[in-house]
Formats: sequence, structure tokens, C-alpha cells
Amino acid sequence: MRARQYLQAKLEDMLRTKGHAWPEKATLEPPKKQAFGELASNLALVLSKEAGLKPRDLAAVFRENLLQTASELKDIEIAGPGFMNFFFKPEFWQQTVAEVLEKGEEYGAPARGQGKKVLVEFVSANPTGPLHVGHGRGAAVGDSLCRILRFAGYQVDAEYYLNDAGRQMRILAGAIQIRYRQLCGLDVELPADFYQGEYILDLARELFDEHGRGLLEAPEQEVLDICRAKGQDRILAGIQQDLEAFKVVFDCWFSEKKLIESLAVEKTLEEMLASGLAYEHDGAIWFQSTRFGDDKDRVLRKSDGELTYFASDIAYHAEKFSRGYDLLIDVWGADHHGYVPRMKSAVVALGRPAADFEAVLIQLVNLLRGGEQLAMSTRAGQFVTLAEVIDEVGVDSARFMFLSRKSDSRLEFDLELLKQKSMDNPVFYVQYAHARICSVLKKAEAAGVSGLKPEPDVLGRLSTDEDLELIRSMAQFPEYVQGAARLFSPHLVSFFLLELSGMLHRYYNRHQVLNPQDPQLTGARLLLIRSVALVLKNGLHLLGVEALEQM
RNA sequence: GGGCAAUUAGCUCAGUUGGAUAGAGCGCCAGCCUCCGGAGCUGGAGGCCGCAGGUUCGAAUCCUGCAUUGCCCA
Repeated sequence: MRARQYLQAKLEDMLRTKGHAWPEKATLEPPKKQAFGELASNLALVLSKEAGLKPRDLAAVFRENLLQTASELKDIEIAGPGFMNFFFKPEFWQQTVAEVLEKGEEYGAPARGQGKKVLVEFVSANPTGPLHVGHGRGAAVGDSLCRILRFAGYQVDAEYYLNDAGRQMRILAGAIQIRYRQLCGLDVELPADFYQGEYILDLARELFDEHGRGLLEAPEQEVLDICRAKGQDRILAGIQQDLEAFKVVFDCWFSEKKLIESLAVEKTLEEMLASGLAYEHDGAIWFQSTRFGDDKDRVLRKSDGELTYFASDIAYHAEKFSRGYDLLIDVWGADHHGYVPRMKSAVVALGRPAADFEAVLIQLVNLLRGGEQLAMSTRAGQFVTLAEVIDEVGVDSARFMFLSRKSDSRLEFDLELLKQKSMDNPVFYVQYAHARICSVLKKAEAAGVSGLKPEPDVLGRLSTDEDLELIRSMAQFPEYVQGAARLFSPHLVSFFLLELSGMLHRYYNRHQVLNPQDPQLTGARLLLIRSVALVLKNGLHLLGVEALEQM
């Protein structure tokens, strides 16, 4: 935000001449209430003791000084216990319109990442069944995070970790085999804890069509391998198709099986044993995670020789670091929260600061239809798939809803509401604002209204409260993006968009943009709404939502 | 039994590093189209920020205890 940068510099200059440093606890930010200024600071409150003056008196001294040195300021009010409320001259704000138009698609990008390499791993669902709504939320958050971090100057790759080696895959193979045998007319029961879904039956039917009863004769292990391959290939293809439809792109699909075959896990174990971070006990290998704050040591290899998930996860993360990433972000289901400290310990054990690994937790999605809850269970095969949801409510509605809540709080996702075009479905509110602007711009073009350049005398016509309110909101966009990147919280962008859209709708109702009697005013307002459309588009892009020109 | 999180308007949720009179949408009530898209706008009612202590100039925010809910672990 230009205003903050400008004022921060002026304040620091002033403090320097008075022999103070900028205190840690001092703030300079847009206050909640407009009456409290466009920016407000508690500087006088914080420095009161050090300066030996009452807060309000100190604020008065600051005020005198600043009004002489900071020419962009219109006024400073001293309020409450000693807050300073800053007001800028309209010309200062109006300049924002020129800035937005000039920067275009780059407007709002915070200088933060400095080219650091980030790997965001998300979805990573076992290829044992189609993606459901919960995966959709993880996909939306992960993909949006990638977009935001990329916008913020990081070099970002998106990765899907394919759990293709574990027990779940064996269960899948078993389930397919049993269904196959049933199709062959054998009297076998599918155990209750096996996957019950319809799609298993489809896969078995494919095998039956290809092989007839031939697989009944083949050796058990061979049949299971065939079942597993069939299951994995088909299901993975389905997952990839769903993600593509959801406009989620991965740079890398990383196979757990290949990780294990490369013996990276063994290698990591040996290194940990060699460095004393791991030890053998009772025939098992343990990680000394207690040295890093865990409440007990964790098993890496069981006494029967089987590697734990934790062991391959450590190896996997070591492998990620070895690919040159500065920061690893894992998007996990919130039910894995207990795993976070352990993984952090492992990262520290790998010789990296704990901050080089970040877990973003995704809470459950509560799927409703018209207020009534829909039961979800993967094992029982009763769930609404992501593909069905996309089909029913569309990509944009689904993505925006997933991204309009803090990712680690539960989300209500009502299919009926998302089809309704009301404020319960906020994506329409934002898209409508954008489409409205486009409509006016088209109308202007058709009427042959010539565009003006964003020069001070033109922008000076943007002087009503609504003009300036809209502009101040746009000016805050970079801070929202900055916050979203720093806190790994795409929902901040959604909230910003809703706010800006609200202001645009208000503006639209109150002021006529096209006014044949006043070409200069019309030109100025066209510049204003064009810049708003640009900001809306930039924000929507960060969410992976389309900025529609008409609806 | 231990650990993690949550608890804010009737409902769904924001609230950044502690700041001023705690916000939004939905729903409810009352209004706004001779006018660029009414999928919109304006106004109103609605709150013990789960409860009780503590920290300080100041707490929805930090600390402690308790209650309720969800999840993880043995």
C-alpha cells in the first residue's frame, strides 16, 4: 500500500530527528472505522513513557512536525487515548487509479518471494477411488496457494504424492479380485471393510471382459498384481481427469513406490543411524524425535522389517529438499494435525530450520443439499464425488466456496445454495460486479466515448466519497495478497473481493458512469471502473475463478 | 486417560502483531427501477465474543482453570 509506505518513511524520519527508533509494538494500519482515518497509528501511545509526555501531548508534537514534512497529508486527528488518525489528500488516492492501470496484471503483486523455490504438495489422495468433495477443498486451497505464492515472486511447483505402495493398494487389489470372482459366478463375499463402491465393480467387469474366466487359473500373486495395476491405472486416470476439470495443474506426480525402489528410505535410515538421530531397540529402528520436542520417539522400521509411513515420509521430504527447494508446503487433512510436530522434528533432523516446512491443514467439508446433510464414507462407497459436484454447481462456484473460509475450519457446502444465484453463493456477487463493469465499458465503446489518459486533472474529478472509498479499497489489494502469501490463507483474497465488489455495486447504484453532459467526468469514471475490473480480475485469478465479461 | 483445535448475531462465518462504539452475508422488517445489467442498492432490528479468573494504559485476541464439540494418540 502506497499510503503506508509513504507514511512509514515519514514517521521514521521524524523519529530519527527526535532520537527515537520505530518501536516494535507500534502499528500503522487502516483502522476498522472510516472515521478513525485512512491510516491510524498508536505511535504516541507506545512512545509516551520513553518521551516523558502524555500520549495525547506527544501526538500533538508529532502532528505539528508531520504536517510540515508530509505534503501528501491532508490532516492528522488526535483521538481517544492518543491515536493519530491520518487523512490523505484526494490527489494522493486518485493516483492509485493510474498505478493500477499502469501495472495491469501485475498490480497487487507483493515483493516477497525473491525467487525462492517452493514446493506445494497437495491432494495426494490414495489412488483407491475417485476424488470426493474433501479432496476438492484441498485441491482448491493448494492450487490457489500456488497461484498466490507465484504472484508474490516465489518459484512454485505443485506436486501430487502418489501413495501407490502401501496397504491401501493391496486392499484395492483384493476388492477387485473378489468382485471379479463374483462375476465369474463364484460364491465369495466382499468383506465389510473392503471398498464397496460401484467403481470397483466396473473395474472388475473390465477385467472380466478382457480375460473372461482366465484369471481364475492364474497364480494368486499374479492376479492380484493385475488387479492392482488395473485399479491404479484407471483410478489415477480418473483423478487426473477430475483435477483437470477443476482447473488444477500439477508439475509433478511423485510415486511412493519409486521412492522405495530407489532405496532412498534405506539410505535416509542409514544416515540417521550414522548421525545418531536414530537407534535400534527391540529389533526396530527408532527416530529420536524427543530430542526435537516430540513427546516420545517414533518407530521408523518395525521389528518385522516393515517401514512405517513416517520413514518414507522423512525420506520423501529429504528428497524434496535435495531437489533444491527452499520451502516445502504440505496441504493435509486436519485429521493429520498430530503429525505436524513430528514432521517438523524430522525436518530439523534433516538439518533444516523448522520454518522450511509448513503444513496447511484442511478441515472437513460438511456436504449438504438444501440444508440436509449427505452421508459420506469412502469405504462404504457412499459419497458425492468431486466430478459430480463440478458437474452440478460448476468449477467457479465450488472453488470460490472452498476458498471463502479459513482452510482449517469446517466448511458447509450446500449443493442447492451453490446453484442459487444469491449472496449465499458469493462467487456471483463478485463475477456480477466484474460483468457489470464490462457491460458499461462496452456501452461506452459503442457510443464512441473516447478514452482519457489518467492524468491528474482528469482523476481529480473522482472526488465523491464513493469514488475515494472505492480507490482506497483497491489500494489495499496488495496488502491482502501479501497477507494471503504470508499466512498461506487464500480466503483473505476472497474476502477482499467481496468487499471491493460491494463497493462497486454501491457506486454503481449511486453514480451514473456515462454522462453525455460531462465528457471529462465520464472519462474519469471509466478509468476508475476499468481499474476496479482489473483488480477484481487479478484477485479472481489468484483463486482460479473466471472473471466473466457477461453472465 | 494424554494431546491438538474450535466456541463471535436466529443461521453460515470474518476479525492480521493485543487498540477506539466487535463486522459481513443469509434470514426478518421498511424502502429504491422515466436512469449504464434489480443476480443490485439504502435503512432498521438483532451480541454476556462459551464461563470464571489473571496479565496492562487497553483483551474477542495473550496466560490459567472449567464447560461443550470435533479430531489425533495408546
